[in-house]
Amino acid sequence: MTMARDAESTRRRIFSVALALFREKGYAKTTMRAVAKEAGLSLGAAYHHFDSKQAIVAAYYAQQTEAHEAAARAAMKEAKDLRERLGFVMHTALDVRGADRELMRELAPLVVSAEETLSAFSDESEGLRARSIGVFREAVDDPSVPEDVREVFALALWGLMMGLLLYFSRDESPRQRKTRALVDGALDLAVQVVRALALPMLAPMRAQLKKTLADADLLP
Amino acid sequence: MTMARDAESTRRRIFSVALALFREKGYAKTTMRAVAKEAGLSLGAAYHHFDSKQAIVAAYYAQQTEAHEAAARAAMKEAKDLRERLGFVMHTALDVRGADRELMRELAPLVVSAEETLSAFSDESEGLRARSIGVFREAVDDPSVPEDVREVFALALWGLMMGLLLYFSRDESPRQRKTRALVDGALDLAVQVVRALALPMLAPMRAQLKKTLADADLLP
DNA sequence: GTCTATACTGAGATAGAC
DNA sequence: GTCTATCTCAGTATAGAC
Repeated sequence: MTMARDAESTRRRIFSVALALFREKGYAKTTMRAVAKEAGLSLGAAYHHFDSKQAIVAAYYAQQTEAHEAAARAAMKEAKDLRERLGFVMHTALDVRGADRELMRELAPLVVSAEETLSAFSDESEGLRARSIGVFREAVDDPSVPEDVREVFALALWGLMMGLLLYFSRDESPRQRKTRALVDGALDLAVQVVRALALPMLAPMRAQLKKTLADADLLP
Repeated sequence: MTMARDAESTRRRIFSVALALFREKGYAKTTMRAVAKEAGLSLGAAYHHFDSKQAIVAAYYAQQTEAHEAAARAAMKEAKDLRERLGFVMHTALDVRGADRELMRELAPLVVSAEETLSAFSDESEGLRARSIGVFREAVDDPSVPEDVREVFALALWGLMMGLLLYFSRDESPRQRKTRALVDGALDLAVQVVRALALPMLAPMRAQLKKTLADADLLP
């Protein structure tokens, strides 16, 4: 078995070897030396392809985000209403990460890290974040959701997903039943709230909500 | 100038020296050797008082939580209603950390870390978290808040505070005006929502909310 | 129990040669 | 792109002083 020598496949090899080691031994206990060795490279060569250990994690986040996007879109096609679409988007977010709960727990800090490449809230990760929010935007494109709160709703759901993923990473109940129930309960409530928000009486509240978030640069 | 030799004051000296260095150079760039040297101690002695660099951060979190608790309680005495009390609690949370925004940004990851001593969500930090939530519990102890949602409301406000602190740590607007405005806007809405929740018509929704959170072990 | 001094290990990251 | 050698620094001894 010969190994491909082009940069792209070397990078992929490092990535998959690293991920396997992360899953097996954990992130902290996986050394870049072990990754390099397992990938059949020197340490320096591994660093040529990934600037840091965290850069591998950034690639992992990107991969997961894309996997979720695909899974959510596919599932949504089967959905018959808003509530079902939201359920599919949230549950596929867990499905995609189901095998990596332990790892996620260890990697959670990087999501709020100051490193621009990793932080979910940085400018650099805007692309990935926007794609995630975009999936929710599609999900809330529904007659029952007032048009002027769709963007807010999509953003709130993205935030909810982030929180639920944190909860999920620490959920030791069998088959993470608690997280699944929490997803369903939270979405039931969210749908009720957003329907209530549609009442003409609540127009001022909608306006205030939007203004508050826009002033904080949380809305485009 | 002689240095006190008892353990307690040595520990305090290490802590304050470390904090000064963290503020000056940042957390990552401050070495335990530098801390020890600046405190007039050997490396071994420093490690005798703090098991790790992160342990110093844990002490810092504890100190901040206590400072906020005191500041919020003092400010709340001047408040005339629910909305004002909530404003004081949130704004003092920022005041207490005002000088340390850059540092907070660097330390944010530790809040969601897997390390039990540091994570805001771990069993070990339950004490501190409970005290923080307790401050909100006092703030929502108001006739306008239905009794059966006070605990939920307090928890939600604590979660909101955590999110706002994250926003604050990244807010580069002059004097963090954006965060201040976001606090006020979010609280205005929160108060409206909780008053709406008091409607008898919404009793089922209140019940569902409580059940969802209780099933997820998020309520005591 | 508090502290010094020194040496060592492990691991992330880098420099410079090929 | 890849290698080897090296650097830095957190953290861990170890051996002893008071």
